[in-house]
Amino acid sequence: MEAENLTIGAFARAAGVHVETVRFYQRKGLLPQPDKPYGSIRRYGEADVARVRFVKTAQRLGFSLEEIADLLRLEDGTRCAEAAAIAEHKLADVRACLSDLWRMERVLAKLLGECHHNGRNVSCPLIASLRGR
Amino acid sequence: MEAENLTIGAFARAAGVHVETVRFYQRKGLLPQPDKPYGSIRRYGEADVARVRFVKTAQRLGFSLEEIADLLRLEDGTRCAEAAAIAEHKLADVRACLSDLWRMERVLAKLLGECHHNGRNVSCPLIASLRGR
DNA sequence: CTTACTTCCGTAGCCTGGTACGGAGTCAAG
DNA sequence: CTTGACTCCGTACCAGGCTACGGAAGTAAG
Ligand SMILES: [Zn+2]
Ligand SMILES: [Zn+2]
Ligand SMILES: [Zn+2]
Ligand SMILES: [Zn+2]
Repeated sequence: MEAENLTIGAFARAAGVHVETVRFYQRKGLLPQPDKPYGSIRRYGEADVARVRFVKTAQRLGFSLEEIADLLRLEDGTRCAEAAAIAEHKLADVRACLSDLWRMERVLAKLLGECHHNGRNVSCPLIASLRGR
Repeated sequence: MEAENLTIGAFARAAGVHVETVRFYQRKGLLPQPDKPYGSIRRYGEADVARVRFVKTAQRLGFSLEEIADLLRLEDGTRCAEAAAIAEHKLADVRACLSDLWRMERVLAKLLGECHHNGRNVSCPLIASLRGR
């Protein structure tokens, strides 16, 4: 609520990103190009900081920048259904990825178990089983 | 066991990859550059097909091409400990990724649950909670 | 021998989410 | 008025795992 006239550097610090990242987000349409009130240096405000935080939070949840741009277009928060559709799709993606990874975990753990069991074996079961059935 | 004289095209088809991928793997050291027995066209054999299958299997388990190159250098299968170290590191990576994804899944599912609960609400709790605390 | 398909080889591009760099302009302090 | 920090803007680059393109040369069928 205090500073509505941050320079890009101060803004980036406040939002916890690099200056280049701010510009990158602007190019990608995730942040608006603010106007230049005094002279020719742009100023940023609290709303911009909040927007970057939104991006970073969504990113931690696995949304791509493109998906986040979609979410940002629903910013007013009244189009629940559209936002929910994006999130639902993401949830399905996350679950698919989760089950893939879980299978990998099982296989790797099993391979490692077999490998450790016969320490003096000539041929490594881990390599052998990657080599194919 | 039949064809030890596949051309690159036939080899790629047999291994289920594209010709360019074969060449790419050669450049990356995942496949040897075979010699050119007749004239100036290279020939490939079953061992090469098996090698590509090894790569693809390991890739499905989440190994990067670089890690797979490491595994391939242990191909004789007698250096269990080194192979196990690579696989163990990968298992740790997979587990870390798994727990990240699991957290995401929880949060997304919760957000979606909240979003669906109040269908007639003015402000979407999903957007709101991405917007910050 | 011609035609058509491969193969060979190098180079360049794609995608994502930024990072790095460099020259020029702007601003505030001393 | 100069110095130094900061901003503006464009461009190029990073990783990974391929994919695409283009010209030359080999090869198989008719
Ligand atoms: Zn909602
Ligand atoms: Zn998807
Ligand atoms: Zn082993
Ligand atoms: Zn690791």
